[in-house]
Amino acid sequence: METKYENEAKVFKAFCDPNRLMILEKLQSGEKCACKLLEELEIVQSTLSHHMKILCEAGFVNVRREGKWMHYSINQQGFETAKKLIAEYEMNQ
Amino acid sequence: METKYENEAKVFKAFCDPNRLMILEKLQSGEKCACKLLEELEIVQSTLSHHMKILCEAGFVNVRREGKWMHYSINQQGFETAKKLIAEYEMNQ
DNA sequence: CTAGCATATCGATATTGTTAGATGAGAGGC
DNA sequence: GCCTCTCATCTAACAATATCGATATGCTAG
Repeated sequence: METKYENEAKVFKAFCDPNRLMILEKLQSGEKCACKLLEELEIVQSTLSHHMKILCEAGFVNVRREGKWMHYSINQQGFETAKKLIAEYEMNQ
Repeated sequence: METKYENEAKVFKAFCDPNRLMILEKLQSGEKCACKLLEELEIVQSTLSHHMKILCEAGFVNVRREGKWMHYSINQQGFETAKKLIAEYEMNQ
């Protein structure tokens, strides 16, 4: 069984890698294909796939398949959840 | 030289450990001594010291020395900064 | 100054995370 | 069907982090 703290830590782990922060920034301007992200970042395809999985599972990114292509976009709800979580750890005063 | 992304990732790393989340929760009710935190958590003293250093350096916790004792408390400014950072990675629309 | 307690740092080890190459699965074109 | 393109998964190497015991440092009381 996983504790509340372990689950919440997972949410923040998504923000703990420079490559993932770069990916989120690239998605700010709107939905992007994986191949487009690959062009813009200096990582190989398997590495991108790994990071996208983490971002999606943490709820910060949405995926949409279109034929062979995967399109990624920001999931605003995930960001709201993260901000709420942080607020919960702030002082209760 | 560290990139913007590496520095920002460091802020979130403070939230990435279940023990650190527990510590933050214990501090919600107000300032606490290290010895009090040690009683409440199932970790040894050197481990606590390690986590407190990370929380302080990330700006989420304030320290106050009183004789031999260290007193820790939530630093609300750090939380504001983290929330702002998250908001910056949200979609610009 | 010395003894004793609270905390920090060090060193060793275990665990977890990142990365890239190799391989596999699914989709589309021929 | 067969080939090719896109993306996911597996594996192994390496890096970073967490943990604890041992030791050092810092403070206070006497």
